[in-house]
Amino acid sequence: MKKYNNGEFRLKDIDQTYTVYGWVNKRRDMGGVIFVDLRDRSGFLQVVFNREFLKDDFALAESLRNEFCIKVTGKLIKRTPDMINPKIPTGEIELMVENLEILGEADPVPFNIYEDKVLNENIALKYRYLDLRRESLQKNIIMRSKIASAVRNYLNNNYFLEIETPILCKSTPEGARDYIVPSRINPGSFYALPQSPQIFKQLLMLSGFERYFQIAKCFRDEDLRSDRQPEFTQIDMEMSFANDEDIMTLTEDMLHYVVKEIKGLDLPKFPRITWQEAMDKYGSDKPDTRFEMYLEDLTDILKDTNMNVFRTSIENGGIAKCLIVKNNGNKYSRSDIEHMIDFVKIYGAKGMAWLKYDDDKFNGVIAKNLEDEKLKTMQERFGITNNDLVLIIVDKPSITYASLGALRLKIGNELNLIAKDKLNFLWVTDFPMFEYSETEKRYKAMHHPFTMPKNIDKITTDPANVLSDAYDIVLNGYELGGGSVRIHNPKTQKIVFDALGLTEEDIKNKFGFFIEAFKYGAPPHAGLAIGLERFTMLMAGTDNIKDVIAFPKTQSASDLMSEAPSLVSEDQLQELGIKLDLKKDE
RNA sequence: GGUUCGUUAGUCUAGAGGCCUAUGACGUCUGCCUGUCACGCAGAAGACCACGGGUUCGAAUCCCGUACGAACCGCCA
Repeated sequence: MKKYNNGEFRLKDIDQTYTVYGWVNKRRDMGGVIFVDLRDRSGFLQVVFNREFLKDDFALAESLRNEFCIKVTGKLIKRTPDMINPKIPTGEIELMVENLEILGEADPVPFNIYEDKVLNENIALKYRYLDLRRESLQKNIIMRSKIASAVRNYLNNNYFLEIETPILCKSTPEGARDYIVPSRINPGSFYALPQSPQIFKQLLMLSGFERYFQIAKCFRDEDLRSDRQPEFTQIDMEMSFANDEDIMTLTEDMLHYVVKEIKGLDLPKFPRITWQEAMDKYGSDKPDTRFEMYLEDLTDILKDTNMNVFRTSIENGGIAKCLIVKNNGNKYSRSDIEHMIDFVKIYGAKGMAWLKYDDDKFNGVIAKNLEDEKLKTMQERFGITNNDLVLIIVDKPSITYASLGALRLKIGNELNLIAKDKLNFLWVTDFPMFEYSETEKRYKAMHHPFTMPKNIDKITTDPANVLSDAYDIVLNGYELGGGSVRIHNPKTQKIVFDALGLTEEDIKNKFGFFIEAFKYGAPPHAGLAIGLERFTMLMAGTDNIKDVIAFPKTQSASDLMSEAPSLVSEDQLQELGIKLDLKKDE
């Protein structure tokens, strides 16, 4: 068994004989002496093959190539001062090899392991097991393990129980698309993989476990993004006899603990803002607070302007918002602004107006058309000075927020305003209970249908303005996780189901067992789930979730290494009673 | 479902209609070298420029399509 970590040897360990294992990271053959950087996950140690000390045939050492897996025994010695390499932690010592054993020969590898070079994803993912040998991925995967370990440690010390919930579940109607698994024993019936252990963890509260957690695999059959994979892991928690404040306090304490353990940092208390404040100020429900640039409201100024585009849009329920680029306005040329306009169109904005302030006056097309008194109001209200740029969008609230929110991040990046070294946590509270789905023409639960409404009296009269007792934890502009106080009263639950347009039959079919359970002494409870990959990703300083998943999937949800998903045999399908009917395009 | 970008030796990369019989680096192979640490030196092999079609006297380069990858919109309770 391997006893030592190659990267951890130091001067204090010299003058002893060790047997070390690892991979040939780099070989330097000087003719009579060969140096090998012997790598394991801890780093590497230089081992030296010298004819005088090597008891084996020197040709064996000469046969070594990069990525051979070897075992060497020899004496650890201090390097003479002129041989010290200050660039590496083990640079003061080396192992003088007496015995060499080749454990695994290696064909030439498709790419250099020791180079920290960005590879074509096709190649990197096909040879993921080799890509994982590289230092940056090793570090990330190790950090992920440490984070999970710190989380377990914290929760175990706070009366939580780690309980596993099923992977083969019942399909749920709300929410994301389910991954479906056919049942051989019940032909024609299907399981769904869990989108989250939501129902089970609430039932565990009903069962009296009081505090539950699980580092839970979740599955959602939706399109991928750089921060989204179809299977991912949540730090899933639920607590009985607790309210929103309890969950937020505990979660915050846990995150403080984890960040301290992993990075040695003491974080300040997390600020809190409401969902509405977040949208108004940042145009996003997951604001990046690492730079100060805010959306400002112009609705009251533009609602009675002579400019028809603006006025009619506001009359039709639109809002007017602007983003003020302070002291950097002149960095943006007209064609840069044209590009910005194309950019906001991605988010559905029909256009974007702009004003430059320079030479103590407003410039730009709008400056001529907009009333002087309105320009003056804007200038005074927002303290606009020379070299400022004002970017204005008047549109439906959702479009105005989305486009300016995205533009804010783009400009923040372009002007290097974002303090990349910061970990800015933030609570966002008071989410709307429902959001209107344009595609389905009905209200859907914004969080999930078991979330406690805050003002339930409005639920039938004014569903758009019902708030929920839900809270998201945001880190550096990413939704790290979210949770809510759950409904534990069957009557309240019924009201919410009704508001979502679920029929009696839907409810019975989909959640009958769940509703039934609340009849038998349900404790009040609340919980939260944190995306482990997103957290790890931000802690590791990467912006791609694949960098913290050992075996991730491509944007088309396939695994380039194993080539999953794949066809299955006719026999397998027959056994399941499944006939394929694939429509191929002409 | 949509928009945009990409695909050149094993890998990364140069390339902007004729200078391409395609550049460089790492890796590979041969030889030399007993103190290198991204070792060095001398030499060699290795690419039908993703695939299919088109434009052109002429295409790695321009156009269309396909495959694969990526970013984003929709979607993600």
